[in-house]
Amino acid sequence: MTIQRPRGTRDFLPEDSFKRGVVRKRMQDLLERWGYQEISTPTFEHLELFTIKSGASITEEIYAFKDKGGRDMALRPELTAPVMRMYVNELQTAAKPLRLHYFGNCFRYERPQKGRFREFWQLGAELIGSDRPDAEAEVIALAQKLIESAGVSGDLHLGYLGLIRTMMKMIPASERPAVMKFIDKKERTLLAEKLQEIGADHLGLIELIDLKGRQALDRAMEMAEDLARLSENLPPDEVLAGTSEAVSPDVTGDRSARSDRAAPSDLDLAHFSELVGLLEIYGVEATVDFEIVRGLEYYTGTVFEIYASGLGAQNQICGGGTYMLAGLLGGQETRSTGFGIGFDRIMEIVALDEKPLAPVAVVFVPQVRSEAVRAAKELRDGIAAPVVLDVMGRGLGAQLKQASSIGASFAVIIGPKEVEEGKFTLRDMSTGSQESLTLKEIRERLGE
RNA sequence: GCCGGGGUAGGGUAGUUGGACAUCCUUUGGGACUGUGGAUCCCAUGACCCGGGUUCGAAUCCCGGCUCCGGCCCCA
Repeated sequence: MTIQRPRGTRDFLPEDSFKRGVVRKRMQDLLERWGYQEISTPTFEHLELFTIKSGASITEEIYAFKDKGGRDMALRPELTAPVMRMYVNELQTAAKPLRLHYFGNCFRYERPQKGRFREFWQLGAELIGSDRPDAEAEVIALAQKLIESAGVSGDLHLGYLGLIRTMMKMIPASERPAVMKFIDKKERTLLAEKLQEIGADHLGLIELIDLKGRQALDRAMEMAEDLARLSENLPPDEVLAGTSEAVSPDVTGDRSARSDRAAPSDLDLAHFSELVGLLEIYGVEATVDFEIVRGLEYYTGTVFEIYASGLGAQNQICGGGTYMLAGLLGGQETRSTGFGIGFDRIMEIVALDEKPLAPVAVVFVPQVRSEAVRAAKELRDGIAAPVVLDVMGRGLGAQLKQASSIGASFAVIIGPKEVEEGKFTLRDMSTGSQESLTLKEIRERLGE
């Protein structure tokens, strides 16, 4: 038995690695052009970083371990928390806004399936310091452009948590988890029954999450006004009751820090409306969709997700929104907008026609090995294509055969005759035609 | 954690009413062919996922595990 790779991990063969590199480069070039600078954070962090952000229960899905000093560590399961940790540690006094991007492997202890692995790669960006519609529009447009740059067409859904959050405050805390679950699972019938049962069917929750598209915004604004009137009638304590415990009843205590982190005016849809308008100017098509709930925990208002077809059950390729995390991590509170792209899922559906440069083979007879090595060295300095040299002690014929099988574009043939003349034989591997040229001429011929 | 379907050389496969050195193609290395590749031929390397059980005998039947694929749960 040979040693197998760990479950849920993958090996990337040269062809795979090449494709991944091309797509990664395209995306990172675009990020740079939008002014987002690359950063990197450690592969492992203190476990606490992730439990602060997401609750103790996520330890179940984390590669967590104790190091030799007895510290609780974790292989990073995502990159937003590490990036914000870095921000709090090192960048709080940097000029705002900060535009950052990252690419890195993440780890989750989950059952592998299509588009889901235990080691996977995330590419993302964070715009730190603003939650204005301007910032949100930029980030969302950027996310969509990145996906397009990979040749993938994504379906962008844009949501706003303010309305749902307000409605949730108007129903008894004990009922919130069930209601949230039904929304998340798209269980309309059960949701309707539940709302009726608790006398909350007048809030318009179902109508809200069913709103989709451009006209959704206008209707949502009307609903917001109705809600504003309703909430005025509630005692302040009731309105202020946090939503966070309600969302994750299985976690006790450790989430209290996140109560009432909603945007100042949850019902102010003008902000959201402005964002929708800006996105139109960016030329980004978005479907307004109030059904996106995406962790009410630290997202403050705007949230978005991008889906792609051809991926089976795991069809979400990007998720993001505006959040407040710096405070949780011990820094001064700052609003940020960001997203993460599931790089592996992109790779599953990307269609690439780009191919690696065909190599040039230096083919020689044993007596002139030194000259061949020198020639290869010079060619490597002068041309872009890979230059390869026989290391198997093969004869000339076998070397050409090898050159052919690796798809070489040209062979530079070197023997005593060539060395004497100071000219090598350049053979076009596709046509078989040959010319006698100096090394300099060969370099020029094969170009940069 | 749950449900279903799979695991035979590096890749693709044949063989499952239990029976002798496990089939074929491809790949890889060598040779025919040490100054000219793609063809052909020859040789070589290379596998029954792991562990138990049943049996005179297991790739084949049974059990457990591992793992891959699809789905559920979850998805920060």
